Amino acid sequence: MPDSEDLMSIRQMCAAYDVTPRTLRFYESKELLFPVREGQKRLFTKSDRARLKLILRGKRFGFSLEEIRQLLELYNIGDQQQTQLQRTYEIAQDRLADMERQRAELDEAIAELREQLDWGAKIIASMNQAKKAAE
Amino acid sequence: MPDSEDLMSIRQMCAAYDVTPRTLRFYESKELLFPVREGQKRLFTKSDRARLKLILRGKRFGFSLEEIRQLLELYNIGDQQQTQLQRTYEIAQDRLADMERQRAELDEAIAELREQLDWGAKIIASMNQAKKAAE
DNA sequence: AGTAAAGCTTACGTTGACGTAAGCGTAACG
DNA sequence: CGTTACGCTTACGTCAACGTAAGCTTTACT
Repeated sequence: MPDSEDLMSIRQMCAAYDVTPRTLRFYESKELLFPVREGQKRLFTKSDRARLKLILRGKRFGFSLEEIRQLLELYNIGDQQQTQLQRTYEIAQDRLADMERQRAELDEAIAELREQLDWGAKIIASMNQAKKAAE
Repeated sequence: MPDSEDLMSIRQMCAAYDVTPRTLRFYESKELLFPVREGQKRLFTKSDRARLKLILRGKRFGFSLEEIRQLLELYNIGDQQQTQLQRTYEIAQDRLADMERQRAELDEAIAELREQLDWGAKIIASMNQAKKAAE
């Protein structure tokens, strides 16, 4: 089975990934997706869907579309020249380092927020105590 | 020692935290910072500096300034009424859950990126092999 | 044949987070 | 006393990431 079954219309994509048509066209214009055409109409391949998942995840981390586009090149390594590939490899390493720094900070922030919440919980409890005593 | 020594000019702030004056004024206008005034001039307190650190960290996680403003209320709990406090507490809990979800995703993404990098390293190595053999 | 649904292109609008320029005050330096 | 440095306000500009509206096709009913 080739990719005959493998193609999705823009509406199907929108339903499947909870995005608007505009968003998909916009991503194509920015060369993040490469749907094939049947006449005028876009048809999205399995590969487009894989890329879209990565795009949406990247966005949740606050990466810009341009950064995501560079990351996506990693998944396209097959047809690159070596120097290009080397460059992409370096970008990805930097990004990985960024993500690990971000993870460390996130851990710290979570810990602090937890403390703060414990403190807040105590205060709320003591206010309830006071209220009860006043009745 | 009161806060006599505790105050910084806008330039000092910029140097210390690597932001522009515009940014600090903007944060004030959005009620994220509350510098005192000496005549016209802004003077930033220790409390402003603590807030600024939190703002900058929040930004690295992709939080919007408005979200950050709400989080900062947590650090101001002292003078709130209980219902307000309860509300803030809930917001913080949601935010904590968000952050933990984000951390889980980040872990996943890091793992995948690592795999991808290993793969890329192998390819680069084999290309070097081929190049060597061709000489 | 009529019309509703899905798709397309072109192009202007919007929001957040500042950048940047204009014009003014004042304080210190040479 | 001129000018350089720092600071202020007001206000228009910008960039990313789409939203939204207009106007035109093609396909699918009924």
